[in-house]
Amino acid sequence: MAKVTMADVAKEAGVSKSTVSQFLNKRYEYMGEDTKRKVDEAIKRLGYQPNYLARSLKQKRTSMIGIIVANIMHRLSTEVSRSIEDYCHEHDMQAILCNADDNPEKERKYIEVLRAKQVDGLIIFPTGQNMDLYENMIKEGYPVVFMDRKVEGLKANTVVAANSEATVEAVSHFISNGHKRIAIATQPLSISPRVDRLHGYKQALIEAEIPLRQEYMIHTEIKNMQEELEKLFSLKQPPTALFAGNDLAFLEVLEFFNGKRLKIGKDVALIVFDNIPFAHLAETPVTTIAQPAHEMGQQAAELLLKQIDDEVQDVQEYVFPCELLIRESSRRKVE
Amino acid sequence: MAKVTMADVAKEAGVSKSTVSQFLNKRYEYMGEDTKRKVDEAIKRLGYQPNYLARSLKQKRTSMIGIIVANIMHRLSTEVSRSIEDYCHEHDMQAILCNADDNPEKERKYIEVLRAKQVDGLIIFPTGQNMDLYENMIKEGYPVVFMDRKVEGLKANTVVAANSEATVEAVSHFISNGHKRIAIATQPLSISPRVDRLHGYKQALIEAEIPLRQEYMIHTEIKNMQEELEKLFSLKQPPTALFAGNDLAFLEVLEFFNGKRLKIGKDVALIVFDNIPFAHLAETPVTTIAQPAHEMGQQAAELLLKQIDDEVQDVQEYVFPCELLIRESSRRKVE
DNA sequence: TTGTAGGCGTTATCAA
DNA sequence: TTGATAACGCCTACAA
Repeated sequence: MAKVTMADVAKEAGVSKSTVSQFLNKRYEYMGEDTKRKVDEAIKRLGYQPNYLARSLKQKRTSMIGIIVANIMHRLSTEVSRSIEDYCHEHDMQAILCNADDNPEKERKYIEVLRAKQVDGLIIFPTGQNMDLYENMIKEGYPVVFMDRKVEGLKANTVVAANSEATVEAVSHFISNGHKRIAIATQPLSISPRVDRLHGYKQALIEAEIPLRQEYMIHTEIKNMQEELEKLFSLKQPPTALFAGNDLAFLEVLEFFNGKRLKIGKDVALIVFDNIPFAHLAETPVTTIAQPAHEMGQQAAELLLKQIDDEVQDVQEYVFPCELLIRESSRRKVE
Repeated sequence: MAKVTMADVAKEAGVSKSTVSQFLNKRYEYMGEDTKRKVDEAIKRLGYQPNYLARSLKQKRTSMIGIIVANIMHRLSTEVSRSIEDYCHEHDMQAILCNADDNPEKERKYIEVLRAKQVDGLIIFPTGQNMDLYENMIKEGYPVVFMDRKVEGLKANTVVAANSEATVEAVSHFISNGHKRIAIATQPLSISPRVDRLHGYKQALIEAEIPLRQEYMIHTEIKNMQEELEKLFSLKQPPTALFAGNDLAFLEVLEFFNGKRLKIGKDVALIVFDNIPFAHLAETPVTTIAQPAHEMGQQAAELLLKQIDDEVQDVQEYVFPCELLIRESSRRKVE
């Protein structure tokens, strides 16, 4: 049983608890050589393991942070989380990863539980539906960073991608290849990245003086995506180019194309927002917009740890540029 | 500041700490209605948030478990972790995910830190190099489950896939399609799944009375994989079928084939151990061996929580059958 | 250089 | 039905 406590060590070594504590915290300054040795031996003999829980209670610091992702099925979530964990590891912190599953109730519960567990800070991919909690944390000065999504009307530390700009670039690329019938497929416009991407799409078309057509803009739940794509490609003038708003939308598009025997890049030009594993190695490599997930994660973690270490700072909003990786799927020109 | 404590609530409500504690733990049995109300109001008024840390110290239970994966780059790790997290969430537990990065030192550190943080149990994808720690945990009766990899000579709760059997099936499938020159590419044989897969490969060939050829068996670090593949396909008799030992090996194979303009399924038949995202949607869908990651995660989590809840049990070893998903990449027959 | 005592925020035991 | 009081295991003045 790991019930060896500091008191046991102290007794075994014939010193007091404080001395053992000193030793553990490497405050050797005024410690006699043989005291040190005695304590060290006692620890080894008893197989003592310190209890960080008790220490945290006293020090009011757990060296843990929480990550609450909106939906772990998005590749960005996992990439960013991994990056945050790496950063944490380098700084002797631990990350607890929670998946809110796009459910504001779950998000609420996680925020509450993690805070009750005294994690030192939180990185949240917000559902956007728990304003009271978000505001409360900020008001209290509790360390928190919002990731991937801006929350309307909230002044907070935020790390997001340049969604609108990147989409403008992608759609402009379509246009410069001669496409005029360009469609976009995203999930519902309930969060900022989707809104921003649609905005970028529209802007690019407007700049090129191509009329917007509602029927080219899908924004629906994943489960209805097939149906909407069916409608889209049954139009008298189906699109010649398609912009998939994220990785999950891309999966749907792929499935739909497979069923229809439509060839990516040949029958329909395609660009996907989000980096897709194997995109570069597919038989028809897929043009993607890569978000700098690693950098975004590092930045968020750095921002959070700074707050935790009380290196106070003003509220910051980092916007990371994305990279359009042009591959076969969007390279064909149309007349 | 969230420094409102139970004592503050007690004072505010004009009752004692114990009463507040009772209230929080819903032990209403002997509590007067108006006491309840007073406490409830005081909590609301002060915005009191309980401190689970202190509670855990007393109760010797943190409701947290640790997951230590050997290498988070493997898809299986993330799928299993996700499944474990789901199970935990249903049981009001939290999971801390750590990545040992195939580094035994990191693994050691994580085991020590997580235990020091008093997590209630550990699920480990072991590097296999920290026998003393593994044995120690088991000897102490500390709840632990090993995942994906068996540790030689360790009697412990384990959840693994039926690696050998699944590989026999895959290689036999090659053979029944007329292949005789079948190669295998895995990472170094330092852990049990790789050994078992190679074993299955050999067994299938032996059963079919096809001579084993050392030059058809690659087991090398990822970083040397290109070079070894180069050698393999430069043989006078290059293989007509290739078994990729996991997802990372597959990536290398794909990259190599791309460079050589070899077509999967056409020039070389291919089967991959591990489910690959998009495998079914690729232009040449890839035959894979799917490990039941979800079920494995659930089983491991269940096993762990049972140990934590002291529903003692004998040491168990679960071996999960895998599924061979035959697709285009391995369907061609050779004469 | 080391020891004593009190406290971190909760829960558990037992009286009242 | 509620309240003192002593833990839980560690840290930190301050005292010796």
